[in-house]
Amino acid sequence: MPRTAKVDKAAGTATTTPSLAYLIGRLDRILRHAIDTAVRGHGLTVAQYTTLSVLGAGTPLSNAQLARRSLVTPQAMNEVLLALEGRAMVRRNARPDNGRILQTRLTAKGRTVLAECDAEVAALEAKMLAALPASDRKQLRQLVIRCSRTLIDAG
Amino acid sequence: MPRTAKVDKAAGTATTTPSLAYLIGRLDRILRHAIDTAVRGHGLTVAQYTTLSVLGAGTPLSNAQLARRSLVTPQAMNEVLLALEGRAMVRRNARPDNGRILQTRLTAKGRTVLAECDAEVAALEAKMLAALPASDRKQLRQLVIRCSRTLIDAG
DNA sequence: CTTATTTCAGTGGCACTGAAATAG
DNA sequence: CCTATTTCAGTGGCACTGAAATAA
Repeated sequence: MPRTAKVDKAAGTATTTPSLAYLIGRLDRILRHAIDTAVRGHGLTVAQYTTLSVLGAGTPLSNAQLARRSLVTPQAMNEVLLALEGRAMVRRNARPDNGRILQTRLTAKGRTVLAECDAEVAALEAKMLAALPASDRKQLRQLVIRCSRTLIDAG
Repeated sequence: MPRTAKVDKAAGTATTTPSLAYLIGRLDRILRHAIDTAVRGHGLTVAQYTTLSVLGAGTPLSNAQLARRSLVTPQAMNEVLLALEGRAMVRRNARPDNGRILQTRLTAKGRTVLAECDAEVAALEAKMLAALPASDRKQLRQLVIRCSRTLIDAG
């Protein structure tokens, strides 16, 4: 991500109304940029941090399951896991009942790094939402979830 | 983007509550995926379509201006413009008062393709928002804008 | 035989950094 | 000189497709 943090603050002052897809994409880009800055200090990329977060829920998941949840191909997810495995953040073991499927779990180191990153990301989110009342925060979350669900169900 | 449209619909059913950043990133990914499918039929990538959209407002912009608005480096934006220029969607002319700065404008072809893509993306957005009352749609838009603004102003 | 999972191999989009040339 | 813009060159993350091997 760019070292120069220059931003065109007049970007939203357009004559035409930007689509919601554009606005969401823009917010995601800003967030990714900020998260990247936070987690790179711990040696992680955003994709690696996101995967660590999913595993942080506790349930061991196979590469194929992680790929489906993250909406990427198994090959793409495998590359992320290889990087995390190489740095001892996760380990993969064959499932007893199916030697083909590898279950991925966080290591102690992975849990530690995840906790450190989570703290920074939580602070970032708090800053983003500081000016909003709790009702708005809750509604934003619900609306985003509903939009995702609608699109997925529509296929 | 993956040809297989398989999705884990239970992804949101976690024991831990996902962060808002995660939820926004997920929605953006779903949207990007859908937009990619729509615009690729017109020979565009999402980045190219987004840039075309910004230029569609009418104001001619330099590569540096476009880069700042899109939160990418001038080098990255230049690559997108080179692709669009090579396919005659935009043209770049030196500004009369400053021969160094190249102003980018849509060509007639660019306008046509943009209009076609916009129609598809608008339909997609309509589908996403179909179940929401107008008040919710408006608020989602406002909340997303406010979050972006807060993060940018905070630097 | 069919299906799901993993993984090797190659490619592409797009983002980055560094550095140089140019215009004002 | 200094600054902004453009652009050449190289690199990296991560996404894709194709194909093969393995396990159930």
